[in-house]
Amino acid sequence: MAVRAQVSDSVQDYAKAIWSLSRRSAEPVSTSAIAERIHVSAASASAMVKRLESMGLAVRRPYHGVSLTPAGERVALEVIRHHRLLELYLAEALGMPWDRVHEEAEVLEHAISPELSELIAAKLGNPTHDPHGDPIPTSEFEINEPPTRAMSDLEPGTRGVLVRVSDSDPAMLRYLAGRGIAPGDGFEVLDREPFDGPLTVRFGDEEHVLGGTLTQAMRTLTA
Amino acid sequence: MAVRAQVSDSVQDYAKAIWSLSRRSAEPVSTSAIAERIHVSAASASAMVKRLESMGLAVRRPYHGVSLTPAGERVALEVIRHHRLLELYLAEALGMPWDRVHEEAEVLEHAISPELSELIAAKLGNPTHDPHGDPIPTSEFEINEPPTRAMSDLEPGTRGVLVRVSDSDPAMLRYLAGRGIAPGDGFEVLDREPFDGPLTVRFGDEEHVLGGTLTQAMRTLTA
DNA sequence: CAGGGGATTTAGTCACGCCTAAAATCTGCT
DNA sequence: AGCAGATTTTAGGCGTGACTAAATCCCCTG
Repeated sequence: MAVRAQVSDSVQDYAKAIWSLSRRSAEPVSTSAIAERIHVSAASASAMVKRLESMGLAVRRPYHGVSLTPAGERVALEVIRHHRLLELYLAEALGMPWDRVHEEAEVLEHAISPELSELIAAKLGNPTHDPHGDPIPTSEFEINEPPTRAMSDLEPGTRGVLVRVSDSDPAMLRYLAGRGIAPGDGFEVLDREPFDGPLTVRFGDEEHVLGGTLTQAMRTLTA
Repeated sequence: MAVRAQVSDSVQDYAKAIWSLSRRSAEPVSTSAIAERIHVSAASASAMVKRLESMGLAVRRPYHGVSLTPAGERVALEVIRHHRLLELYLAEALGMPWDRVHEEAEVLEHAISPELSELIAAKLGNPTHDPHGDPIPTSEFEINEPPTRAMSDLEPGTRGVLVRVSDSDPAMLRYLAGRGIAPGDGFEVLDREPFDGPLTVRFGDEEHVLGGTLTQAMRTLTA
């Protein structure tokens, strides 16, 4: 354990991916899920996960999945704190459009020092949540994040809040923005067609019909 | 030429180093000078310079030195623009201490997108010079930078302005700050001892005796 | 309970960017 | 001119993190 190789940007990305995917279900995370999220081949993901394990950041059950150790979770939460603080700062302090903020933060999260991260947090008034309702890990890397559900999984009649779009896909965010929908908005699912069919969802007074690919990416917080 | 392998962070660092070293004299830049500046072995610098040449960013005269092509200069000026804008922004907008700003910008300069860079420039009011008198390349990557001279090379009687400390060495910056000296301050050289000996320099009403290592790192703009 | 399909891991490569050691080249001095 | 010493380049390696192809494993179905 803890073979003291230092934590590279890539290792941080893997820790972050495993952490996020863990939120989705109680199961250990599969290699292919990680590969898809990082945009990497399954073979590469398998090799990197093995490396995380050798560093003491993850525990692997070969062929069955992986989960983070407390040390691994710490790494993930540090990156996620940086990421969410940066998103907030870029949008609020610099006026960067919301659909561009994620991509920029994805790179900067690895580049900012702990000192800069805390300066930014202080400038923002040490926020505990981003404007969409996502919590921001504390500077001690603790978080209490209620699990989110994909909108595509919700039954008609369910009410909730759209919290984020997976990977903050800029095209999806722009499409939604064009229809007057943004993270942070409340909604009610009115109808669901079978076979991954479109959902009819009410946001405010407007009804929208949203396709399966889109609603699978929309993470929601339900009552 | 221009094998359009993309310009990695390392390649950017080499371009920046060659550009800065070129300012010091008209000669092409030696491998060992680059190696020392990047903190890398001469063999590594030699190999990377060859790579820059294959990308069309530099021209090499083996065993005699290297200089940038217009394309290489463009790369260097883009990084330098990012660097100086970031230094300014970190200090002014976020209150980061001046002796920490350089190190942070050294990393971030490779991570920010052109869009973010321009947002930062706009927030700063599109500055053309940093507070020390160093010019900032324009967004079209043009610059008119008068060559600086090491303070150690100045004759007694010379007046000028301290513009920067090489590599913004934090220890040197802190030492100078402790004596009330900062980049941007005017001075007059009063006396110089031979054999790399200490200089006596007047800053404002105070006289200071400064050692050779320090004055070699202090870049100045003289009348 | 055997076979097959899908997921996972292993095996073998590659590019990048660094290293040390050794060979090649240049320069200055006699 | 020729040699010594310094600089530069070449040769050979290493770690990281990606890839494809091939082998292996898990589990579901017949």
